[in-house]
Amino acid sequence: MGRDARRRLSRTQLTSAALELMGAGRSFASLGLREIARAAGLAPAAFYRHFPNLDELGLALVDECGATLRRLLREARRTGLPPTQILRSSVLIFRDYVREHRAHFMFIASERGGGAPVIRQAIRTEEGHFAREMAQDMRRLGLMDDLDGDDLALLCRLTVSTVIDAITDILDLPEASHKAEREQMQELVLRLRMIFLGARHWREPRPAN
Amino acid sequence: MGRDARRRLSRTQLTSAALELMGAGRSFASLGLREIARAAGLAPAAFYRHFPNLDELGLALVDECGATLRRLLREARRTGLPPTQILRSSVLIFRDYVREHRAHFMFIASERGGGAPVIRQAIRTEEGHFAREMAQDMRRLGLMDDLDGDDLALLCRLTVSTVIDAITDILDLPEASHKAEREQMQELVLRLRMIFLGARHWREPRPAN
DNA sequence: TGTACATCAGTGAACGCGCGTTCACTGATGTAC
DNA sequence: TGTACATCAGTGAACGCGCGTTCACTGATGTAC
Repeated sequence: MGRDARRRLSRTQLTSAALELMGAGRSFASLGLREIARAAGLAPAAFYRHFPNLDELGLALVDECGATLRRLLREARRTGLPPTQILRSSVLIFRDYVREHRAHFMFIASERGGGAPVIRQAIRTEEGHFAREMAQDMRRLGLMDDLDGDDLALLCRLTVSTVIDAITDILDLPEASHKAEREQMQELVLRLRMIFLGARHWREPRPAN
Repeated sequence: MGRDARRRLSRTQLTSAALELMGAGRSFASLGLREIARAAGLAPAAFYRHFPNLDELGLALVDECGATLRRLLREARRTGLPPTQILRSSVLIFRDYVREHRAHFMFIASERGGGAPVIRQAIRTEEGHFAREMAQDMRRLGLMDDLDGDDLALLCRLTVSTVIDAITDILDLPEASHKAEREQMQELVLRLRMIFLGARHWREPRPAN
């Protein structure tokens, strides 16, 4: 193996090890440099060949997770969605995708609210990109086309926040608890339905509230 | 001072110290027992007279924060709200309240998504209570009275999630950045307006989505 | 193709430090008579 | 009210441990000729 390839491999082992350690419900802030290096099969000092400190590794994780998010939209775009029951099927696709990338979404869900400010900010930025892409897709599909740009952006930001809020619930679900799972997905569908219903009536005259 | 009073004081010093340490943006998981005891002005071993471990202190913090949340509703109930612009004035009241209890809300916002599962669960439970109380208040005020119990509960859960999601933004605001603050509050008002608009149209016949 | 040298990812030992936990203790507060 | 004893919140020293960081090093890969 070439030196570059080896280098990239080690770096990946570090980021993957950090994600795996968090997969057990640990928060990023509680991870140690030595712990991560150990899980990656490297000597502690090797860490510094790749990152100057733990925060930088955290930012690398944000990048990785951002890429995962963007892949979700790309796949949805490629596959297309059924013309009816768009919300319900989107939610189910999202649920499966979250499960397939458990560690990434666990990281997003847990570092988004707390943790190091620099990481939190980076995640918020990724979220904004995601919402913007989502708005573009909706425009392309002619959905909600009576909303102007700002209002569509608002709808997408609210939708993204609501969906991300559900990540923790999805990941906390005990295995094979079909009943709880169905209720949870139904809750998310209803929340989104309420939001989209509001968006559909957004441009109508209405009393002040 | 009596023994009981002294005991309660020390306990409060421990919980307050933990909250203060988190006020600087630290996560609960990153706090140490010795660190907290030091900030509370106690010897490390004294910690064990009050809590068997750090998680238990965390749960005590959840209780405290839950009480703070409930006080918010009680105050709002006592004060009453203007009949028009209810959303906007509620949001401003909420913003002020969050600022007055910065540490409590920082704890809620950061431990809700990540952190120790047992603490996360406890916060979710408090959130549920809050949403239920809010639904009762709305019933009492005759707001959204065309929704049945389940639908009103759904609306309140979605509202609470949306509002809590905004806590981090409120607390991250740099001091005296009036412009950013106005935009942020406007964003929250619009999000809630969209949700409530959806709720108002909830019972109308509508196409499947 | 072969050789001599440069590069640099990863090593392993060492450092000082703060950690969580334990323990026998102290001394003020509470209680029984 | 006074005395003798019990309680128990808080102390301070000690323990073994894993931490982050540094350093000179090794040895495989890359490069120049």
